[in-house]
Amino acid sequence: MSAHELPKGYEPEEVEKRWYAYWETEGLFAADDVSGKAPYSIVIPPPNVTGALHMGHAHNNTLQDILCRYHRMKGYNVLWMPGTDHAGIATQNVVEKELAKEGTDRHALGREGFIQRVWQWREEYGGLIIRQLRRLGASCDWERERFTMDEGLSKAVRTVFVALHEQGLIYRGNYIINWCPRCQTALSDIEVDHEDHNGHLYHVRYPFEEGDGGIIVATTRPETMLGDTAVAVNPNDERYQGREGNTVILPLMNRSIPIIFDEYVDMKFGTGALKITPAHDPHDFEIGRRHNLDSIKVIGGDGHMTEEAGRFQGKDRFECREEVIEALKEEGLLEKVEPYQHSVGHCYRCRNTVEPYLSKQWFVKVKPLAEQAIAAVERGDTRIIPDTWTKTYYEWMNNIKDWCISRQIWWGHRIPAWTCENCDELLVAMEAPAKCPACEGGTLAQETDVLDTWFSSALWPFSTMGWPEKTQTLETFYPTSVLVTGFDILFFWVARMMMMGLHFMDDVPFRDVYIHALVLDAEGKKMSKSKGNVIDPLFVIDQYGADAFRFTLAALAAQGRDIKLSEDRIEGYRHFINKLWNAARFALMHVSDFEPDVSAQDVRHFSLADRWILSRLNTLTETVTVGLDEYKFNDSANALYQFVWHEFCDWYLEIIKPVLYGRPGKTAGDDESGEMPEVGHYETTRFVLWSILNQTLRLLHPFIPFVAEEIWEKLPGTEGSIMKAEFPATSKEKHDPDAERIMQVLMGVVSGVRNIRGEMNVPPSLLVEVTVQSGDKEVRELIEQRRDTIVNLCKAKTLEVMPLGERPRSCATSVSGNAIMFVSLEGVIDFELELGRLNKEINKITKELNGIDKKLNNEDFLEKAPQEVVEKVREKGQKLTEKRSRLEENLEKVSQAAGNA
RNA sequence: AGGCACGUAGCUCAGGGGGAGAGCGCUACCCUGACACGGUAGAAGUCGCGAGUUCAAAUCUCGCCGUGCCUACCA
Repeated sequence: MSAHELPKGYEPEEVEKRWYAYWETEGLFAADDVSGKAPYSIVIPPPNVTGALHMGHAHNNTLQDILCRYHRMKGYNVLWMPGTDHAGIATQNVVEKELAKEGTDRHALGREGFIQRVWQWREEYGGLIIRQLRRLGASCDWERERFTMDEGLSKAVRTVFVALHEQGLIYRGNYIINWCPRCQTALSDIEVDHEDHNGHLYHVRYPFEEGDGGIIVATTRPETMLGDTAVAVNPNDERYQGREGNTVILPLMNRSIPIIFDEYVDMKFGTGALKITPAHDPHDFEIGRRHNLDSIKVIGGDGHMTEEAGRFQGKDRFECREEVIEALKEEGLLEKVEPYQHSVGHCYRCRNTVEPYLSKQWFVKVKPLAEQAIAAVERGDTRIIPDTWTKTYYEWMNNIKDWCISRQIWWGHRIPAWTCENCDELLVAMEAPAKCPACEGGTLAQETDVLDTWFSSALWPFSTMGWPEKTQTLETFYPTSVLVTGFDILFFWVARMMMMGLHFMDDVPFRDVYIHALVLDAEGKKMSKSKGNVIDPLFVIDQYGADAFRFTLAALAAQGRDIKLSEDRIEGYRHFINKLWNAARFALMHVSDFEPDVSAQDVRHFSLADRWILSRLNTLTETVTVGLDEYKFNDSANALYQFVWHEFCDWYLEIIKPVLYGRPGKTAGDDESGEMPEVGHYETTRFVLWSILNQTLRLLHPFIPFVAEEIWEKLPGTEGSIMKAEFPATSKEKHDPDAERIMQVLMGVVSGVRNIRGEMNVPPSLLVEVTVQSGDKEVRELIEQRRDTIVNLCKAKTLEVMPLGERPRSCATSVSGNAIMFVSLEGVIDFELELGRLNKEINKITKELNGIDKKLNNEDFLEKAPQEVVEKVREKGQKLTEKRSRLEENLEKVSQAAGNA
């Protein structure tokens, strides 16, 4: 195989491996900290180290890669910062599961040993997703890869923690938080997923301590009653007037608890009386504080009942619920049970039911940070795209609650706080203090909690660039140009990066936030292992190639709409890659010995087709560029598809074949002089073919880098990687409306004849006699000049061009513009068929004309519509009327002929 | 409960005040020297329903119906 030939079929696997290695070793992904070029930077949403590449990653990173490759070609100094997240709970869970398989657990290893084990796990498996991103073609600057637990990033975390603490924005305290009894840790509010659950509402009577009767309370979680410290009613509730301060007996516990009045209680809900469990419900906690109630913890961190639960001690919380219900029944205190649907919180990592739980935790006071983050978006410092998400962002930021950042797990950034065992002084510092500054002595015990994973993620845009040092990287690349992410982590991550970036860098972390859609299965359901509907990106890449996959994702990435992905779609786009490949193969057969010399081109030699395709290419360039600039990846991809397949392959290549292969009486390469060569000039055609392919490949590269590079290498006159080539620019001069208009006429004639052939069942091998009539001299000349092309494209034996006149015998007709095509079907014409065809066409036109007439008879329209619109409608009406009358003439003739036959 | 999307050809969707579009699928014919992962042609839609604004509505506004998602949750 010579330097300029392509094998018959495209083999992605080998090509992808070869080019990726080349790009990487040549350092083509590397960003420069110092550069004369304008910076363009993106930080990758760091995938969890535990993760394997899934569709979401593939989609997200494909879009980022397209942007990076596009901007590199545009001449930017591009930094795509890669890395992974330590994913506290998720990773700890994975390693714990591994330990369980070995019949041991983390407690057996101890904290140090366990952490060591997790690092070991990361060494072994943590690089998986990074390797998989390479298969996709991701052009990250791998030299700069970061990990949220790196030394540098850990230092950033401690710095931020200490600063926020000093500023009074981090505090510690006893509050009700969300607790996962399985993971044995606190969770923030957004780490809890709420799901509707069919439960029951239990009505329980709490007898008055004095006198008969009692108060009936309603609850969905009867087991918490063991920790009740009051019953609350609304002060305006007539049923309970004068009861304030009275006491009731808490059933099963035989404890006397007060009746309190609180506005919070809704008289109409349930029984209008509310049992108060300050240790196990956030609202009860608030009420408890208002009324100075005790908090009694009856459920422990492990989800089992504590000793405070009396005889229920040690029971699992759900088991206890059943037993409490039984016990209440026995005592005759269970008044009623009704079915009740309510939502139940689940741990976003392990799906277990989350427990509201009173404990001492660390919090970030986010209101002041959120205010800055809101203002920055309002000022337009950061743009959220599509705009609809801006509202969601504000909504959340405006209702933000303090962020619980402490986690009772081992894997993560340990909170830099120490308590003096001597005097109980709490110290927050970068490093362990030597001694207690308060009492000058004592042993200092470090806080055992670690930080929420999202705490370190929040710093990602600047921690990865070396903060808190003042690095050149930060100087050059912060703020980043765009963050590309899914909406599912808008709150977890985007919002928090905004807050931290503004607070510590004094500038937003990114200029644009592009929020893309979710990738769903073909039925529109979320892909999940349990549903068994996941499509594995690696499988797709193996099967169809990375380029086909990437192109599919880009083509389906319409803003604001989820992607329903199926293998069929990917296969369809693989066909596109194949089409491109073969078009290139064809082109290379003819330009392999071609030495492009742009300056030598003589405009006079450009044929109509040349001018047309160059003009179309210019429009394509415009569309692709605008699409990429506006994050409308699908617009760009679809325009490329349309151009390559239907304009370049279907028309241009077919038109120039005779020029390249030579025609009867003329040899390929014959120099046809003249102002307007009828088909094309050999050398000019080769040049145009070459330059269309050249430019199209550059437009395609961001989307399908591998195959574009492979063809680029074979294309003569290209030097070095396509990654270093310039992205094509548009120019107004290349727009050639004349050529496009004339081409329309030509295409109309060809399509008309082909239509007759197809519908009249003329075998493709049969050459037909074609007559074209037109009252327009210019049109006749145009057709005459390009007769070779027309003859070739519609498989004509002869082509006669003449003014309007006598209709040839035994033929089928078609009208396009002001040209009428007659296809002679002597002996083979099926009159019935032709009559049907003409009638169909006439009906269609009549329908359209009805609408147009209606408009033209409407005085308001003529008066109020813009002149050009009226003119356009009028013209169209004329054209259609003319066309219809031609067809009607033909219809008449055909019926006559049919009658005679 | 509130919010946000979406409802256009059999399927997946683009478009977004003046001519209903694409891809896949389907039908017919064709291995024509880049490609059968191909070519040519064709069939197919009251643009969810109802009102309003406008000379003109698939497109803008409102209401309704349906679907999906998000947020918040009163025991």
